[in-house]
Amino acid sequence: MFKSIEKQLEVIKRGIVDLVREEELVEKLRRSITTHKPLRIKLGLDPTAPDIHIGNAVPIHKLRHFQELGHTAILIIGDYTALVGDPTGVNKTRPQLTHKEIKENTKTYLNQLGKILNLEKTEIYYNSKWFSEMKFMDVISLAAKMTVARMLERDDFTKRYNSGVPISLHEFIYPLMQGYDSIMIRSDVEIGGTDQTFSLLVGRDLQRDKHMEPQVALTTPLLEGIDGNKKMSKSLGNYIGICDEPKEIFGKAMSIPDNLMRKYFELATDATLDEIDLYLSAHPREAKVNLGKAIIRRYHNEETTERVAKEFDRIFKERKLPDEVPQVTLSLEAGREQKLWLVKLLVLSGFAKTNGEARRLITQGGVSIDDNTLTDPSLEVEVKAGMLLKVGKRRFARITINNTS
RNA sequence: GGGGAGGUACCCGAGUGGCCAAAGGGGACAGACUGUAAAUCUGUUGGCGUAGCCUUCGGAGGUUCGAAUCCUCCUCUCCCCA
Repeated sequence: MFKSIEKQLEVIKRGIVDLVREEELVEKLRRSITTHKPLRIKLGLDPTAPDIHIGNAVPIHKLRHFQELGHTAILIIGDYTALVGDPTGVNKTRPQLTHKEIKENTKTYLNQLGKILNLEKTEIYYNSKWFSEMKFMDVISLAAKMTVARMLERDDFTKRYNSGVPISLHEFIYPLMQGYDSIMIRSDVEIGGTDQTFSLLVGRDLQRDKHMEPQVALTTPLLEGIDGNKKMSKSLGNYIGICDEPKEIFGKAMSIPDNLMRKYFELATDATLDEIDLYLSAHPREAKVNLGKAIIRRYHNEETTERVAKEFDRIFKERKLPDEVPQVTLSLEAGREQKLWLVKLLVLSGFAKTNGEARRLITQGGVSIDDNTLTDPSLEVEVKAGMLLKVGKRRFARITINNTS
């Protein structure tokens, strides 16, 4: 029922950074084959940002690989750890979430996870199940397993400490909690981004302490955001969400820096390494088109994928209009001469938040109506149904009018 | 418990009585060039129908013709000593 160790390793090791330790994994695989028992593969999720993007989807896809190999995928919804807030990779204390927020986030999360995992075959645990029942004494004994020196070894803490950014005591508890999860669900392997390395290793220590066989720590690379600079994250707005509109995904993919293409191919698409080499040997723009398609293909069907790519060409290569221009409906008094201050028009149609912003866009030549660029911020325009408003290079709206009497 | 240093716009950070809607950088937005890439150049970046006015510099009071800047109290953070 299981594939050979070699075949499994090939899948498992695709696109990862580290495996601690590989020998132990081989041993676990061997045992699972002879005993016909699947391995228990753990992935912890922090229900803080309810939108999954192709960056934090990387470890989820890795979990899926294990699932496809016949192992047991286990999701830990960190509803209790979210009360702490993962200190990893951030240079400040995360806000603690309320129960209500966590509940809502979790719901959205599970919906999205279904796009990647087979949830019917996935064990899902909420870690509040065990943490909410702990006594203070239990917390103390857990905390006793960790030393301050060891905590401070962590890069992010060291940096914060040295630069005088506050570290709250409870943040030290986070990795311990994550490790404790591993004990509770008896994980054989835990998957996490490289920023999770420390926590994954703590899990090993805690399991050993309980005389369990330590889990294997598997780390996946962190994906840079579409700005090509910082780690992809929702709060930085540099992400491609797996629930984004396909055309959004494509557009965002087209705007990533060239040197990131290989990484995106490897981590965010199902393309084989050979296919990737082939794609990348073409002109960078062609390569990127294929990248955009490949990302969409993971979450949408082929027809959608092709349609989106064609539409993109029409807009940006041939400089024509998209198939569907968003409609903006304005309410105007019927029967009057329908003139509207251009600045107001931009605000009303949602292209600018304030009059000042609208003025700026106009002055800088970013606004056109029916292909005529308008640069006078004091201009009154006659509003006609069906006229085309364009702001910047990529924002369009077709005006419709709703007459009020 | 004692001593010291701080909190400035989306972020970092200068400014220590009027020339301050507040330097500089980053980011973001717009324009040029392009492949919605990178690099580069230009402009904008509190609000207001904008040569003017209104509200901002942790919070609340106060001094002053005038306060981000001086004083008092409060609050949050960092560092050192114990």
